[in-house]
Amino acid sequence: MTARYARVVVDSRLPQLDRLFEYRIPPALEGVAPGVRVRVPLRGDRTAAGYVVEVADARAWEGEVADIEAVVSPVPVLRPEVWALARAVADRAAGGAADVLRVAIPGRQARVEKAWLARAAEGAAAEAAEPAATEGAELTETDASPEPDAPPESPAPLEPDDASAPLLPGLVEARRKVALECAGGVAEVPVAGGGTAWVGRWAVALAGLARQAVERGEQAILVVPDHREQRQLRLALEAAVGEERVVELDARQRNPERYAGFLRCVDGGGLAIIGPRSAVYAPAADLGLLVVWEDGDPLLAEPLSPWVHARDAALVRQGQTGCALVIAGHARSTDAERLVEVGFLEHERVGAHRVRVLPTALADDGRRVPAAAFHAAREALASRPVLVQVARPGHAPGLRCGDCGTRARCAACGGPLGQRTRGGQPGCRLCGRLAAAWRCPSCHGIRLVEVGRGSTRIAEELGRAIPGVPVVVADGEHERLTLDARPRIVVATRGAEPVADGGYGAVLLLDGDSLLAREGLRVAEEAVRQWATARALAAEGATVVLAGVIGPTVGALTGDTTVPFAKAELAERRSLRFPPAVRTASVVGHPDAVAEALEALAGIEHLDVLGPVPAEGAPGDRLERAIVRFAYADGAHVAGVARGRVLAAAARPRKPGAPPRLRIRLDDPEPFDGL
DNA sequence: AGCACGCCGACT
DNA sequence: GTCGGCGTGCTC
Repeated sequence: MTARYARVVVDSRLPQLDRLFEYRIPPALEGVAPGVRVRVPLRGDRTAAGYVVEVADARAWEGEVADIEAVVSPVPVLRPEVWALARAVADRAAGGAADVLRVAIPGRQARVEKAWLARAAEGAAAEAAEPAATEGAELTETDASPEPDAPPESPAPLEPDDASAPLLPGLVEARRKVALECAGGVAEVPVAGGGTAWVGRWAVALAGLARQAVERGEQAILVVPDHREQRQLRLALEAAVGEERVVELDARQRNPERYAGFLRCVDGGGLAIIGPRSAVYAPAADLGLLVVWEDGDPLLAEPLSPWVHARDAALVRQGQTGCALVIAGHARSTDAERLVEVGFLEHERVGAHRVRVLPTALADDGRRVPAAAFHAAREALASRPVLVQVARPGHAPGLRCGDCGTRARCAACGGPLGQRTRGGQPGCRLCGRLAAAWRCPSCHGIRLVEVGRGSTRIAEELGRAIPGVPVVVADGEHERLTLDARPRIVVATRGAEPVADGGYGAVLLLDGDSLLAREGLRVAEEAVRQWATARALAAEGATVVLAGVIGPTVGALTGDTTVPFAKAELAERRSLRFPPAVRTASVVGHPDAVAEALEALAGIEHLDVLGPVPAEGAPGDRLERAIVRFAYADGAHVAGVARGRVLAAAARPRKPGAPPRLRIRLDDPEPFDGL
C-alpha cells in the first residue's frame, strides 16, 4: 500500500511558517481530505492546528516527513476557492494566509457540526438510492469516507419572478462589475410571520440583485458594515428570495448560530449570504454575485493583520471566480470612483429620492439649531418624526475650568472630561474614570463649565423649544433600530439613526462644522457619506437641513449624485499622490531593518519614500517609521519585496517577548488620518 | 515563537 | 580537560 500525503497550511502568525507543509497520512487515520481541520506535529514536541489544502499520492518534500496527528473534524471547512482567495489576499497585503483564514473560518462548534454531519449522511444515503448528477468542481479527494458534500436540505429552486421588473436585469448573468450609487428613501417589505417592515430602498435594490444569483442556483455574498444594515438587508432578502435561502454570518450571533450559517454555505445551492466584512470569505462554491454595501465605511477595514479591506478582498475574489461584482453605497467612495475611472467598474445609479436639501448658517446665538431647522422640524412634526443627527453622545462632550478656561482633563490618562448626563459626575471620555473632586491644575478652581452639546443635551433643548413632542435619543448607549411613524424628535449620533416607518418628515444635520473641523485625508469624504446615510432615511419630499457647513461638501449633498464630489476628491488626491490614487506601505521597526527594507524597495519606478522618522514604541528600543507610496501596477512587486524583508527580519530578533523587528502594513490609512 | 545545533570563558 | 553562554537556523 502506497502512502498518501497531505499538504497542510499551519495556523500560525509566524511569517516563517506561512507556506504549505507536507505530512504523511497514516493509513489508519480516516477523514483526511482537502479542507478538513487537522492537528500536526511541528519540530520539537510542538503541535499546531492546520487545514489540509491538498492530498497527493506522491511526496514533494525531500526531507523527513511526519505523520498527521489527528483529524480535528471531518467537515471540509476550507474550500479550495477560499484557500486560493486567502493566499492571494495575503500576498496582496504582504501578510500571512493563516491570518486571513482566522477571519474567514469561524471557530468550530462540535454540536452544530455533529448535526450537520448527520444531515449530510442522510443526504448522501438518499442520493445513493437515486443517483443524481454529481457536482462539478468538487474537492479533489477520491476515496475518503462519506463525503459531506451533498446539500442535505436545500430548498426548492427559486422560480424566476416575472411579475416584478428587476433592477439592472441580467447583471449577474452578464457578470457585470458595477459601482452602484443608490438613491435614498425607505420601502415597506413583507415579513415572514405576517405584517411588514420598513427598510432602506437600497436593501430592496440589493436583494433584487441577489435574487438574480439565487434564481440561477448560485450564491450571492452581500457584505455590510454592521448589524443595522444587515437587519435591513436580511428583511429585504427574505422578502425577495424566501427565508430559507438567506444565511447570516454575523459575529454578533451566538457562536453556534454563526457556525451553523457557515456550514449552510458549504451546502451550496441558491443562497443569499449576508454578513460583516468577514463574510467576503464565505465558503461559496458557485458564487454568482459579490456585493459590498457602503464600501466607504471604515468598519469594512479588518482591524487584524494583515488589515485587508473587504472591498479589496472582494476585488481579488471577483478576479478569481469571475462573478458579478457590485460596490454600492448612498455616496460614491473615492476608491470605487477610481475603479470606475480606470475602467474596471461601470457606473450605475438606481432609484430616485426627492428631498429638499437646505444648507444654512448656524444660529447667531451660538446654539446648534438654526432657525430654518426649527421651521422645517415644526412643519414636519405635524405628521411625521424628525431626525436630528449630532456629533456626540451624552450631555456635554467637553468641560473647562470656569475660572481660567483650561480644558478639563482626566487625572489618570489625560483624556478629555465630559458629562454623560445633566448635572452628572464628570467622567473621562477616554478611560471612563469618574473625576470626583476635580481641581483645575493651573488655577486650582473647582467650577466646571460645559463645552459643546451632546445628544441628550440637544434632545433636552429641542424638547423645551418644541413642547408637547416626545423626544428620543439613539446613540451607542441607547440603541434603537426602528421607529413607528408617529411624530417625535429623534436625536441620533452618526451611524446610530433608526429607520422610521415611512421615513422622516425632516432631517437636521447638526454639528457638520465640527465634523469637518478635524484634519484628515478622508474627513470630507466621510462627512458626505454620513450625511448621505442620514438623508436616505428621509421620506419622499422631506426637507434636509445641513447646518453650518460651507465648501464643496455642501454641493455633494444638495445635488442628486455624489459622483462629482468623489471625482473632485480623487483628482485632488491624485495631484497630491495620496491614497486611493496611489497605494501605500507603512514600514515600522528597528532603524536597521527599516533602512534595509527601504533599500530593497528603492529602484521601483514611481515609488517614493516619506521618512524615515522616529516613531514611538516601547520605551528603550528605538523605532523608525517610513511611508512608501507606489503605483497599483507595482502592488505585487512591492508586496513581494516587503514580505521578503519581514521574513528576513523575523529570523533575527532575539529578545523574548519583543515586538517584531519589522512591520510592513500595506494601505494603512492611519498615517494619512492627520493630513 | 520555541528549540536545536554550534563555537569561546570560568569551573571541578 | 569540560559545562554552558546564547548567535544562527529551522520547523514537513
